[in-house]
Amino acid sequence: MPIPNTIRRQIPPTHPGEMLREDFMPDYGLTATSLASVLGVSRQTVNELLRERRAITPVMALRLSRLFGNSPEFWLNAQHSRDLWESEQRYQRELAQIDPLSAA
Amino acid sequence: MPIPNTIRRQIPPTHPGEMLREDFMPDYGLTATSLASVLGVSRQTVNELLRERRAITPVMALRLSRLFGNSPEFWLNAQHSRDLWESEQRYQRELAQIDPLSAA
DNA sequence: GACGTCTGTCACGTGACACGTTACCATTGT
DNA sequence: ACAATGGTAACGTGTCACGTGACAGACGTC
Repeated sequence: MPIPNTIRRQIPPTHPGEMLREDFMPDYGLTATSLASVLGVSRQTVNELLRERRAITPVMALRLSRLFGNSPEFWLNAQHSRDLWESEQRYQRELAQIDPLSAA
Repeated sequence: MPIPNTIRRQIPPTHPGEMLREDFMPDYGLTATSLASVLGVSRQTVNELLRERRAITPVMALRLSRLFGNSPEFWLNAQHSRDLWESEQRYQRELAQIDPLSAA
């Protein structure tokens, strides 16, 4: 059984778009259009976030945290967990070829 | 005295390139070229990281964590603190125009 | 002193991607 | 029926990580 160097999840960490779509927007009664409006971005931007086709940028994390009153790290960490998971999957081969340095 | 909504640092969080340049590379006796070699990337990539002209990508965080035996979050969090700080500075005006939602 | 080697840096091209604008289509309400 | 609203597709733009190739300087060996 080939176990990689870290314990891998079978299921990817939840995308920030899912949080928005399933938790925040229903709670506040927001549509994609209205959310775009209050955030000061285009409808496309919100739409693609909700469909998980786009990532949370630092500025977007700041916008969301300002709007909802939580920390920007909340949004950014969710995005990064997702990014790390995807990169682990995609670059598994290349990463395995790096020899860990023994402590000098 | 116009105090923003969060306490802001006057000094930006340390760039991951600085950590590499001042801590990790000296400790392990690495040059930019040798680091590039063991990471499996070009010399340019390492060079621009060290000069803080490029950001740590998720894959790069995985590469570094694999090489040095620490977590990818270590590198990624450092990068994101930096990103957030820069975005706070740059988009201060736009962000101030977002009205926080009162809890429904 | 000439020569090859190693290192840092610059210039260029490429691909990925976040974002805005515009347009199209379906749903809903009057 | 028609206008308004909401989701989505298509297109163009700017930014940026990355690789390749080339250059200049430092260091050594002969």
